[in-house]
Amino acid sequence: MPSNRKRRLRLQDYLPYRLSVAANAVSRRIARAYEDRFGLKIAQWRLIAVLADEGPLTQQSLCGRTLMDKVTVMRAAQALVRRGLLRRLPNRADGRSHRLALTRTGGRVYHDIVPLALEHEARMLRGMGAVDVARLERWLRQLERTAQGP
Amino acid sequence: MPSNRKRRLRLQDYLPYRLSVAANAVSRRIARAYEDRFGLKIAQWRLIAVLADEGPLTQQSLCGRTLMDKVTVMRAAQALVRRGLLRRLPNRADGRSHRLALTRTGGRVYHDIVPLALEHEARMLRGMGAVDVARLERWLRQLERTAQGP
DNA sequence: TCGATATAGTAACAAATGAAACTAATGTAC
DNA sequence: GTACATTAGTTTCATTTGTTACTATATCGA
Repeated sequence: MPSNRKRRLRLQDYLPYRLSVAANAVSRRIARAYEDRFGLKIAQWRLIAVLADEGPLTQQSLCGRTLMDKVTVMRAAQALVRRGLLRRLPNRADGRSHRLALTRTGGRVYHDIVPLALEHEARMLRGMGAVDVARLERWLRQLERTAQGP
Repeated sequence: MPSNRKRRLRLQDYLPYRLSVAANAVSRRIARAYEDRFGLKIAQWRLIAVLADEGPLTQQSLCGRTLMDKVTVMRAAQALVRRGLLRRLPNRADGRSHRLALTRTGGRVYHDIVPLALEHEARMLRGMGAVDVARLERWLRQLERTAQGP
């Protein structure tokens, strides 16, 4: 384990910095690709991905699934509804909310974007074996947990 | 290597998503810590770290070292100068720029913040061996490169 | 040496983000 | 059942962030 008795620190080798820079580079790249080809923001793509995978959900549930806050989800949903990729179904169980569902057009967009998304993932993992990938995923999840922790 | 012939994709297991979420969680956590204890933003901390490590530099050089754009660097520098943690030295070689240097107070802040920074790093790496850490660093740098690439 | 072009730093503006207030519906305690 | 508190969704507003335009200096090429 790294000692914290050092007096100096090289930003270039400092892990939180490297993580932030790498993650931002990846996000930017993907955001640009989605924007260019589909006119979608990352938040919008996330809603589509979750709804395609799980079926209709309330905005509240989407917050939980995507870890985005409710305002972000709301704005993304609004834009998608306007574009006709999502529609709002009434929610019998709770009059305050509605369930968001992909339209047929939304489903097509999903179908078109998946290969691109997977390509980006593959590119990120180029040259890594399955063991490394698993290690990596574990690390990212652990990171998230400890960052949230006390 | 992951096939890109799949039709579906689970956001929870999608690497760019996991990376983004993890990196944001870490950034937020660290940002809060620096803000609370030192009143510093991440950008400001980065300038301090680089200047402590390398000595006086122009804003332009700081852009290269921190991978932040010139406006971000400018604003961070301005705030630090106002607070008396940095000062501007004239630049003989080029009248358009000045060299930014830590003041004595700035140096003290750096000295105080380093243990906290290293603690955060150690926490991120808890339970990982040196080999894993090296693997990780390599991956992050590779990621950055390929995200920039064509 | 002079005119054109490029660069460092700054300023001004526009878009994205996040926190808090607000509204309508629901749930709870008595 | 009625008051009180809570929750889902939306709106509003302040802050942050990024893009573009501007100014002063420097560099390049006749």
